[in-house]
Amino acid sequence: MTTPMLTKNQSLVFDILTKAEAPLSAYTILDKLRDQGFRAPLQVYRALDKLLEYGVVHRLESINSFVACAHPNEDCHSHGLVAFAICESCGQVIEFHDHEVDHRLMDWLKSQKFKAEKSTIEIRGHCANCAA
Amino acid sequence: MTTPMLTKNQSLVFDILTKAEAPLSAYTILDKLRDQGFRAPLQVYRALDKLLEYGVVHRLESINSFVACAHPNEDCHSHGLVAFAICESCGQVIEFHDHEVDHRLMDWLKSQKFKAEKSTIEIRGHCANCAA
DNA sequence: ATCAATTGCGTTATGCTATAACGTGTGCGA
DNA sequence: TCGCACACGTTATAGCATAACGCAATTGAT
Repeated sequence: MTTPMLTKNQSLVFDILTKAEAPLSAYTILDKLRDQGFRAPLQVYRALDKLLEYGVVHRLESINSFVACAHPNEDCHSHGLVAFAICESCGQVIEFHDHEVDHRLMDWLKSQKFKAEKSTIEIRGHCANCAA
Repeated sequence: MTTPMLTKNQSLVFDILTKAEAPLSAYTILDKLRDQGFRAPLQVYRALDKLLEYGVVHRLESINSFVACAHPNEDCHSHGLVAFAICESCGQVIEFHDHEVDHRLMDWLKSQKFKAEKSTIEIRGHCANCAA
């Protein structure tokens, strides 16, 4: 999907996420944007919806937070299979793609005649820096 | 992990989940247990915490719901890598384990020196029956 | 036997996450 | 110029989850 010109609100949200070192919740984003005139959650959620649709932002289901896509130019989000390693100490997220895993999962789904639409692969634990 | 004797509340919650045809949210469970004396969300969440700890219930992060483990005797939950295919039409969930996927993910994590603790693999889409 | 620690339980209150429903303004093609 | 699509703003509400208090029962060491 080609990403259209972002609107003002979308740009503000996207910039915050791009600069962040860790995933942010919608309400954290809201707080960071109060100075730019944001007042209500919907302003954030509406921008996030579009950014998710464009594939430039990912939602981390297991922690109700959002991150900017780490590989926005690779078109990997188009096939949907993205995985995340989330450090529970420092909050850092490593985004990765593994075609082997993809194929294996897709094969299984196919064998079940299950039609996949969205996938979530999230591993929580501790990154190399934070591991005891 | 061996599952200790369940308390009254834990049993009530577990029974509801076992009988359910689809995952249930904590508040749905609460409503179903009002007749048995449940009054507050915490009664449900506390029971769920224990059932999750014992590995007899899974949490579906992407839909904020809970299901009874489909393979409680296989000890598969001990290695943590469980995947779910969730039908967005009928709500049915297929739980499965794929060692190939497991190993592949584990290898990647190892290469990053990332220490995994909890994993989430959830595919949303449409099951064979519901696919258009 | 008794005391302390642990665990489960109940209740109230609160906080965090997400969306419904309404109305406004703007741009653009028929 | 009319109608439509879309972004936006606001208020209110729904849905998910936990904090903090206190009580009762159990256990196990002294």
